[in-house]
Amino acid sequence: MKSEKKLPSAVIKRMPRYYRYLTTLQQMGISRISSRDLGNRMGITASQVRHDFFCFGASGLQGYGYDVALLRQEIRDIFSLDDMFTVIIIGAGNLGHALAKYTGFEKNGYRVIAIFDIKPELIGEKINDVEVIHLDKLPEYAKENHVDIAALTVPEIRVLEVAKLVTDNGIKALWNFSPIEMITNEDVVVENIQMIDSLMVLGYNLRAAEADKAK
Amino acid sequence: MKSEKKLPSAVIKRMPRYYRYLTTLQQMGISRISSRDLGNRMGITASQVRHDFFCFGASGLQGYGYDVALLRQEIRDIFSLDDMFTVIIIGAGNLGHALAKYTGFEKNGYRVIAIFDIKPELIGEKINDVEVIHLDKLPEYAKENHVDIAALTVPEIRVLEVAKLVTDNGIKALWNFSPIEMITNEDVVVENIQMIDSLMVLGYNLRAAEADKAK
DNA sequence: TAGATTGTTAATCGATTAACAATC
DNA sequence: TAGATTGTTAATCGATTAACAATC
Repeated sequence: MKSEKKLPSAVIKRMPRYYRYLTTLQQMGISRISSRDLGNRMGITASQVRHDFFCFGASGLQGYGYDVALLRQEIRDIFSLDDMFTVIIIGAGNLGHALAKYTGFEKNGYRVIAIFDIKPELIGEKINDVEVIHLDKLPEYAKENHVDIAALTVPEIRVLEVAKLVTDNGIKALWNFSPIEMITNEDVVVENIQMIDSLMVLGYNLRAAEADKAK
Repeated sequence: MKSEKKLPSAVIKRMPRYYRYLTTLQQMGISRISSRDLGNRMGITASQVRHDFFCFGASGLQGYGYDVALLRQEIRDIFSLDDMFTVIIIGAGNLGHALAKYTGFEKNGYRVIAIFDIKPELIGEKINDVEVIHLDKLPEYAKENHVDIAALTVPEIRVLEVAKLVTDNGIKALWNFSPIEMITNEDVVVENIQMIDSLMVLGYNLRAAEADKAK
């Protein structure tokens, strides 16, 4: 295995945004771009763009810029997007439905392969060709299918028990949509979509902007 | 107006998490806590806890710790949570439904007052006592009601036009759920829930953890 | 009082930006 | 060649952690 120097987390967090911009540029038929131009579009400095790309061994050409398709593919490689991650959704409520129906995941390298719930009336339903399965069958399902990621869209009070069930069955990545703190063992990776946190920051910035204007 | 020194954005982003912990502690009947204890629970240093609280003029007591209820209220004040922000949701699809049904917003100071869509069959429907209104009526609605925040849960291709409509009608805060880049004028504040970005970071961390383990 | 813990400054660490030589 | 732009290091900036005097 090739030894890769670990990328700083600040850089990792910016990469999906670079990836989105590069995808859009490619769709627009733009095949090369300079750090200056890309930085201008994204509202960051050219220096940061170059520094970030330098971190992962960029493919730029002096006097020319970066090849959009090549750079985009390099980011795909870093994020293993051509592997196709498998995702199960736990909780077939509105949020689970929304995730299951969203076609953007598949396009980006994440395939929803099953949805789990406990409500009898939902079992067997198909959402975007993906079946709703009873949560009791999760252990069996996890044995027979390789599952990379579990998206947790169950009610708040059930999240911790569901997280335990999921990780006990060998799933190592949790995508948590509930406003609670995940507690798991060390070898499980977690990403939280904390909607309320985001809403609070938005509200704060709104009031701050209003106060600025009043002056 | 009292002059308030601006809080560093790193601190602001951590505050909702403090707030969640303090709420939980209060529910558990714990009325005071030290920076050490809180830091341990949250997985951050006691030093950072004190430093953060110091930034906004904390209410701690030497030799004692912080009063949970008081500290929680101070955070509520900073985020104007007792004001009750008004929120409209644009897009009554699954995600819009999920947001409208979620009771946690109201509890935290954000009231959903209307949902807009363009599909005739949805108009008039009530979700959690909140009516679905035709998007054409938004200008009229925005004149008659004070709207703080618009949550955008419309399909990707419609987001920019909807953002324009909303901001043209005086709404100054956008909560964007689509994977596109918001383009607005300067006096509009935006928060993005970039689900794919979060998923990509999760996938990256998963593969990194797997690679670590293989060694 | 003695022990605990904050308030606050200083030191360290990491992330961003600037600068410019290398080179296409 | 001249112009453009990267690759890369150094300088700056901001965020985190350490330290300890103040004080409950």
